[in-house]
Amino acid sequence: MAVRQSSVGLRERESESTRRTILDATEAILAARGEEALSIREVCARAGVTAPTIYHHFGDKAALIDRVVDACFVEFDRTLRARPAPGDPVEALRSGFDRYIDYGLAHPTHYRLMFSRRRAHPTPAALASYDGLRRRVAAIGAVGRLRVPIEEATAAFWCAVHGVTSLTIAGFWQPGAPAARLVRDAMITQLTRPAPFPRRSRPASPRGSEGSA
Amino acid sequence: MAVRQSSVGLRERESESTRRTILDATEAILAARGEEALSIREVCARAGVTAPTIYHHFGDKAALIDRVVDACFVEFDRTLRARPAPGDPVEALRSGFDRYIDYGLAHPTHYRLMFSRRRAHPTPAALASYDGLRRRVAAIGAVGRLRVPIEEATAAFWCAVHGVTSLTIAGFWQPGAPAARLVRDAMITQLTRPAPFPRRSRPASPRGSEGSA
DNA sequence: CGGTCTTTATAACGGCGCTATAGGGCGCTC
DNA sequence: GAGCGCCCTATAGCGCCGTTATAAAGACCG
Repeated sequence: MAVRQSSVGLRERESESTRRTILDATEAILAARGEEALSIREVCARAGVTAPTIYHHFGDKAALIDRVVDACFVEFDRTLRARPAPGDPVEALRSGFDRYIDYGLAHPTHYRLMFSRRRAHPTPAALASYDGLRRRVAAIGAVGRLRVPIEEATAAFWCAVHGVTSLTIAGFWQPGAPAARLVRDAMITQLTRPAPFPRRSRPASPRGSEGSA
Repeated sequence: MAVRQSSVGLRERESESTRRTILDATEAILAARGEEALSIREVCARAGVTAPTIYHHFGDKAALIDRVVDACFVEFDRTLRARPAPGDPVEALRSGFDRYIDYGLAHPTHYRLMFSRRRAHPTPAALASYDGLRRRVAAIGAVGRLRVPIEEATAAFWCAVHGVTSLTIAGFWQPGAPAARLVRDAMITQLTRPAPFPRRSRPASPRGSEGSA
């Protein structure tokens, strides 16, 4: 792979740097002034390039936003994985709920772009992020504490946390409203079983919780 | 009030008709081609008026959309009230959940406009619609079957149904996915109590469920 | 019947996403 | 090391957008 190191030449490196500059400018404008204020012309001014450069590297405005959203998903995933989960997988899911909301409130414009646009096919970054949630749910199933099939539980949990996040972002109530805790604990309670008595040595019950696909 | 009937003259009636024509054209374009395809020029063409007419009557494009959204909330509210609820208030809430999703899937563009835009103050139409949901929840509290304060239960239930609706609209899974039923029943189970045994004559328990404010 | 004021049309401004065209400079080949 | 080819970027402009200054037309009041 690294046979011809010089093949990553000056021009290619400069191209990559230009792409990064454009992406950074786009992300900054989105975070500061929202999606509606984002114009290619302003990205040009902030990044110090002209329009054809952007169109050469990204195709069109929607594709440029898609690349920003990809980066958001990566960052989102990283945020959710940060602070390794507590030992109890149910508690890990519960704290994931809170961190999910925190991310949405910290990056409302990005969150809306990530989840409110209809897309024909989810991007790989979005799938990876969804897979992170599914793994948390699967960890609960692995110790025999999931009441419903993994896929259904994952989707249901995601619905709940997305509902709280997007309505809070839309400004219908203040962050930290009691409804958030209510929804979180309702889903946890309904989707999972309490931990078995500690005198049982094997944490996983012999009857698994995964349904037949 | 109707002292001077002639004060509603020809001009006023024509103005009202013009407003209706413009609103209908806007709604039709939104439903058919989505928010991004909505342009004032196309509304003009479809409604048979010119731009200054629209700006005279509505102010700007955002205000025009606001008026359409107001009408959507009225229609939304009417849809949820249709088919009078079953006797059991818990079952009424459950069927309200399904009808809410049905409306969102039938009018995805309108639904997004109603609930995904950040607004400083909710419109009266939106408040009236929210109040309809709160009354359904309050009816459960009135028979002593609500586990949490009315306001919190209303907000939590709304979060849940909005989460299911908006993610389904965004295309993350098919309508009717099992997650919807799961979320619905989880919220119902956690927010409400089962009906008391029928041999007790008084349906409402003496200890009310409403919290303090 | 004349004046006023609401309502509408004409035409244009500035900004948008996007691109046809062309030129400059790096990298490859000999 | 010289020349060429191609990737990348800039100039300038197209068609569309939301919005509005100006002014004409006509319903209402006296």
